[in-house]
Amino acid sequence: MLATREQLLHAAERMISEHGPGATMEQIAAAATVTKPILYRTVGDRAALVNALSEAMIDRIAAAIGNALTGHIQPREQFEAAIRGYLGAIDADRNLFLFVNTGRQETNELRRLVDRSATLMIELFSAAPGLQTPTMVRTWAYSILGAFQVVTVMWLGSDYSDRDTIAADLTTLLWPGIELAGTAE
Amino acid sequence: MLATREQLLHAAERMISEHGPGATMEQIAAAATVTKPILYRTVGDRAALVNALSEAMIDRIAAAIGNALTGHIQPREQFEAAIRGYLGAIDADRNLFLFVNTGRQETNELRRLVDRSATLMIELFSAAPGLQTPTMVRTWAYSILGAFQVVTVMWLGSDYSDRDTIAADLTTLLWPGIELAGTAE
DNA sequence: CCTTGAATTTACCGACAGTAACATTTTGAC
DNA sequence: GTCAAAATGTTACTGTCGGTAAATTCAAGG
Repeated sequence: MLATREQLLHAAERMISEHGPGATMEQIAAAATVTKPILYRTVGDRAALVNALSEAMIDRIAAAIGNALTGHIQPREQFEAAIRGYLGAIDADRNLFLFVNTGRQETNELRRLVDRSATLMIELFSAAPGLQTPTMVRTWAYSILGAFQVVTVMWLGSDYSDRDTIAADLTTLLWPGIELAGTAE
Repeated sequence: MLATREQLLHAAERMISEHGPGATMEQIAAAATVTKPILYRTVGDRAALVNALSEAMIDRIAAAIGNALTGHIQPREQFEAAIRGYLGAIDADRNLFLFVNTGRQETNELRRLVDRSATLMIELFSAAPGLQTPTMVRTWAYSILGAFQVVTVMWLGSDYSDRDTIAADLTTLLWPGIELAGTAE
């Protein structure tokens, strides 16, 4: 049946989209017209699947952010546009986001992924001048990721506000601090 | 054997502290010298246990924050002290924090707890003037909770920075935005 | 001492992650 | 072309754990 890893991951994603984040490994295998041991041999256990889909989603989000940046010159507008891009990318597949968020037991894996995302963000920010110490940069990157993450979870739950407003409100909260660091001395 | 709910929760906490967040229901019951059905009848299923311990932890954190506030007059210092209180409360039982963070499947329960914590935070902030729209206040509260949460997870993982520095860095990031909102017109 | 009802434990079920053992196809050497 | 062997796939199983039904012990009243 010639099932490549990519195809399996794609099928898993489809299955999760349709049947929610509680999809079992058997269902996921079936969605790729494949049996369980093949799924296990090709992508690994459930944790590996969660990781693979997490990384795929991170890449997608990074791409969406990069996309959203075009056409904005003011850094503050870029920041706000990046948030819109982030929210948009997640909105495109809510169940995948939930799967990635609830389907993790091993906290170390979570940390790895947060660090991976943080690296992206640090690179994005390092264009700007003068974020002081390395640990501070890390703390800021973690903070921003955490802020996005929880706001997104709550937003997916009740749509209590619209995407543009959320992006604007997050910018109003976070940008002043970031800007100050850039202009300091 | 006269096992009250409080005793069971307390025993569960002990067990989780010792054996990590992966403790099974059977282990938890045994830690209270009780059998599983009693645990289930008294506190409910695993989700209920996670919730109960979550709420206990939220209360404890709230108390620690309240405690940390005494003696500070400047709002910015209060904010920073609150963060130190938050981190201290979690540091006091890392495994419980991990249990509460990884042991949840139902996203709606997470949302309930976030909203509960956000309410506390909104009350804390509403002493200050002029946070504009209600949805903005929610977004800000969620953001701050999320920032704390992820920073804490990363901190527990590697102690990449010390508590006071993290509190200071978080304040440097978040306070300018908060302050601006308070002084705006 | 017997009965009845509550509290408790034992023993079980179902679901699901993960895998071992078995079957089938493909490959390549002679 | 044939046969060994490696790779690929399938069936059928195990173990764990959350959750619960059924059996059992215990306490109180008659």
